[in-house]
Amino acid sequence: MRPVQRTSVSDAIIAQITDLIERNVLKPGDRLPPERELCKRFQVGRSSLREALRSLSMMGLLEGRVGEGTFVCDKGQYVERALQWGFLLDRKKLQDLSETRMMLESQNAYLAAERATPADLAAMADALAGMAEGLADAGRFLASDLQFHLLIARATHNSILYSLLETTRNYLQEWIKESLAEPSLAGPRAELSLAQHRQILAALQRRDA
Amino acid sequence: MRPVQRTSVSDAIIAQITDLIERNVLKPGDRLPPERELCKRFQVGRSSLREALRSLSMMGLLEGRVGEGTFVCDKGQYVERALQWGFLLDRKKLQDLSETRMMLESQNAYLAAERATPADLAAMADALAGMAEGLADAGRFLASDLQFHLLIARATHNSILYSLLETTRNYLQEWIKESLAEPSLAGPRAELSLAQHRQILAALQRRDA
DNA sequence: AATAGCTAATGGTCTGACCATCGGCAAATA
DNA sequence: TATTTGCCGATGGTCAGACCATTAGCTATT
Repeated sequence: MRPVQRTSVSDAIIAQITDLIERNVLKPGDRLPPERELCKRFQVGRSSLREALRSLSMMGLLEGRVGEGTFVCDKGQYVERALQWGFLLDRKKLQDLSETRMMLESQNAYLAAERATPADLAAMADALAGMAEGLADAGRFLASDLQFHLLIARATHNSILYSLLETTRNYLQEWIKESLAEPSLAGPRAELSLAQHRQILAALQRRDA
Repeated sequence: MRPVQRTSVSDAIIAQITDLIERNVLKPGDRLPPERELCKRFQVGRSSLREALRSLSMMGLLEGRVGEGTFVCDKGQYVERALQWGFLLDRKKLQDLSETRMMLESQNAYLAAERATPADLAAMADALAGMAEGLADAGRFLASDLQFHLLIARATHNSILYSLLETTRNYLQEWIKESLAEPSLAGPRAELSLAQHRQILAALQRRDA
């Protein structure tokens, strides 16, 4: 004898809907039938149905808009959304996160050197220009800085690596901002940073991994 | 004028409970008050409360047991749980995932070489012994193989890196199993794999990153 | 001392109702 | 005719109450 499988109604609904999204039967942007009709189709109560929809919304799969309906979220940013939640409770481990980020960035740069398209490189050059123009404007400087790193990740053409870096970056951005905002070092550090970024771009351009 | 902030009841409850868990007021294993009492405390209906609890359960933070109560999950596996959901919908991108895994493993090995404790190395040796004994038993071989790689990740003493590798490994395990299970290559490949793993362990032991 | 049966507590589910919001339509207005 | 205003239905969000299945712990029987 084996322990009998106890399945929850909400879980079954979640499984069905995720499956539909996975198989692309429900495409991003699509609108689901109204809750009351889903109840009839699934033959469940609205409570159970809503618990399922709520969980899926929480994970970034669905989005409910009052008076309009429930929609499948458009971007494939499930990984980011999920990671966001995962990191939320590991917030204390900034050290680990910082280390992970550094690892991701160096490896991303390695892959980007091999795969970056001219368009990728041009976008990076634009971001560098933004950094140069923002030498006196910390906010703009940091925004262009972030964009530059994200462009490197995008140039790997590996969506998972990009998602991972984007999420870790987002969580560390506050810390980075504080670190660079120290007034005594802001000017020199920003220029040094810009010079280093230029070296990185130059290396990418000559495919030096 | 700015868009007015519209906050959902469930979201507010989720925020409060996550905050309690974050601040360690609710410790893993703790039991929450009964739902009906939480309703009174939060001054909300049971539907909204349950939608919140359900979402938190789906993310691996809580666990509801009929007749007993709702408990805070004990393991800090939030990242894994979240990633699991994230990858569920990117299943198609096996190539990207495989690449990410390879990157993680090589970098993990680098860090492990610098940080592995004698206990870590001993555990790896045990796993290698298991692989050797399982040369004729594909199942056992693969289990020990997986354990070896996870031990390397654990030896980095970076919980995030470990979580990332564990999740990607789990998702690729099926593929790895098929790849190694080809009968014509099973024997030689397994022995080759074992030899390579021994080299890795040797390198780790002499701290050769 | 061990077992069987009972009871209360609890999460899981269903139903019906009401509210706030949104889109669209029609009537009123300039 | 073009624009605005007001209304109405649809829809997600919330609430309250009820019932069910399961669990733990107690009690009485054997």
